[in-house]
Amino acid sequence: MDPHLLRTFVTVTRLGSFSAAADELGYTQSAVSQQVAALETDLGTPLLNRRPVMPTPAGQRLLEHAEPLLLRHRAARADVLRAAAGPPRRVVVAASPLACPPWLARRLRGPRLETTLRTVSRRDVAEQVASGAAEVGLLDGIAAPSDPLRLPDVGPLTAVGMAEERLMVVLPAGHPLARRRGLALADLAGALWLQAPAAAAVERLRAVAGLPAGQEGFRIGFRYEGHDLRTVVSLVAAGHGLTLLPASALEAGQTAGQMSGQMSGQVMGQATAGPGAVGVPLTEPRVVHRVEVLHGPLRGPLAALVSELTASPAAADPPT
Amino acid sequence: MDPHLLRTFVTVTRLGSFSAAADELGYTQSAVSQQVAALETDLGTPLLNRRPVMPTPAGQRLLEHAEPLLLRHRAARADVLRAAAGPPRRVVVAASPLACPPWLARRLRGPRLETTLRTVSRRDVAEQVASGAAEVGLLDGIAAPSDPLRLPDVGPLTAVGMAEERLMVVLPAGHPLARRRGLALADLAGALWLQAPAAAAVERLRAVAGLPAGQEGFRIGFRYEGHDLRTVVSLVAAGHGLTLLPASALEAGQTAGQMSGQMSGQVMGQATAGPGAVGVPLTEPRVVHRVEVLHGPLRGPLAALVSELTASPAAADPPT
DNA sequence: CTGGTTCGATAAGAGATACTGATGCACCGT
DNA sequence: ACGGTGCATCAGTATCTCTTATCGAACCAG
Repeated sequence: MDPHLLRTFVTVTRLGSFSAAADELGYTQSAVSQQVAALETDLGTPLLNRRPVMPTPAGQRLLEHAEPLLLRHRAARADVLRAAAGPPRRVVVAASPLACPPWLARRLRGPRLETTLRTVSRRDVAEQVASGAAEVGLLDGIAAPSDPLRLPDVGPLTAVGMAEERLMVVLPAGHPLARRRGLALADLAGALWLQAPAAAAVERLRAVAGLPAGQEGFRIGFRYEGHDLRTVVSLVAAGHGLTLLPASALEAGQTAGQMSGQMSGQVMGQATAGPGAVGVPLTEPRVVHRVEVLHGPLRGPLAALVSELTASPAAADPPT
Repeated sequence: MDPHLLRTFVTVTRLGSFSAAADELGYTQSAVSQQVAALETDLGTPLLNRRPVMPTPAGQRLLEHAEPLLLRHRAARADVLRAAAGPPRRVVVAASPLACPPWLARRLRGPRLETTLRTVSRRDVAEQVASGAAEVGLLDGIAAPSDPLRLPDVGPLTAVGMAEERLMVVLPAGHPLARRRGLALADLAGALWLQAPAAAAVERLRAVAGLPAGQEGFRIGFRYEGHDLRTVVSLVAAGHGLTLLPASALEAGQTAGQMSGQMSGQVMGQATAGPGAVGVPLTEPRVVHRVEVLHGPLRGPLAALVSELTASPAAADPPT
């Protein structure tokens, strides 16, 4: 159960070949064969069927454990190294696509540090922070008001609420529901949804709202794999499906910079979301779009940055 | 970063002595010294101050990572071994103190298996299941209705809701609020609370209710470190403080076995909780006492047991 | 200050481990 | 049947990881 052996095991299963894994890891094929054999002896059970190379049931179980295990290993190492090094000279902020409200830019000015803002997928934010690829993470998601986000447990990270705002249902301007002042999820039963990494996941609604899972009614009509908000909105306008966006994402286009910080989502009523699309607040279930700041131990100038980010609003801040 | 080295490092810091750790681990003092040195060379930074033996800041960071890392290692090994072994002959059910509603006993009759029901602390339930010490876990906690419990991420476990019932505030019979039909948390501002592992943690209420943390108002007047419900109730009766219990825990004493399964907590109004104490439903915030079933992959007779446990009630069941 | 005691570091050597390179063997396509 | 591919196995060596033995610093009693 060496991390070393685990890594070769994972590589072998991923590539489906001992020789290829040996090549990738810089070993000889013989070494890889012996390492897998050692793992199997250690656990007392075969992990791989050879020819074709396929994990046995036991191997599949191990695979499920191996990835998070190796991730935590990397996180631990990075954390220790950061503690040993001096205070950071440069800061990398890893943010999921919708975790950057318009007022974020102002708040990042504070520290006299070389700062990088990097957009990564929602899944990778916590990993980047834990493994030291980033110092600070910004993660967005859907949650009940004041509820913390459910984040993957990759190590001793602290999560602090940064912002909460209303969720808007984005519909084509001509849509029958587009004139409503508010929409319940029930109103949208059977609607066609647009799925995009930049948009909030409709499936999450089900879980947060406490609805029985697996039920029909969230049809995905179109998938957009880019990150551009304008494209998302124009896809909605063109009738490819509805989507969910935080209120500030809709306003950013037109009233950019004029909004009053965190409160930008709190104006009741609909918002025009660009040519041909409008946003209508989602009133039921009562969920919000929430952004949290993720960080490890705060050292030196980082503490100032994080407290700047999480300053004024009274967002709930449960530690992890 | 061998788990081996990590383990000796943790042991050394725990015991504060190289020799003692060597003794406990069955090594010579020399070996332990070399292992710690190897870890320090690997990470490129000192981890321990010698004489007295104290972790450096970097060492403290590593310590925080080491425990969950080793736990996951054990969990992975146990999981693989279970997958490799045949279907289990015996079942250990690890339950937190309040996770055993009165109707649980009936449900455990089903499988023709040697069954052990073991009460462990709330913190250890997930660990026991993950590490293979138990096949099934029953974990209770406070949550918003239909919300899953927040459980420590020790591996790929599945959590399924088993029961939800109302929370009762237990007060002395003569208490001014004891005649009410329902109580809000606001009614109890400044009250004195009894803390016990068998009782629901008052602090959790704050988090679940979304109240700002750290605020005053939950004074602990008495701590009981035992697990006996009758003692808890009699402590309340004697005026040592209020406490929270799931409805069925109060009814168990007198109407045992007569209640109708999951619905046992749903009768509106108060319940007498034993000599000198009464329970009054907590109406605000709207939280429930929830019990979840934790399990790994379901093999053979275990599947029957778990589906028996989670059968009839329409409790929400979000996977983890 | 001195001599004894404790505890961790270090040196040297035996045994286990973990590689490489060579070879063996099963399977597969032609 | 035959060469090719791909994993297992073997032998040899380099490295690692223990043990035993010894050293040296800190502490303590006198």
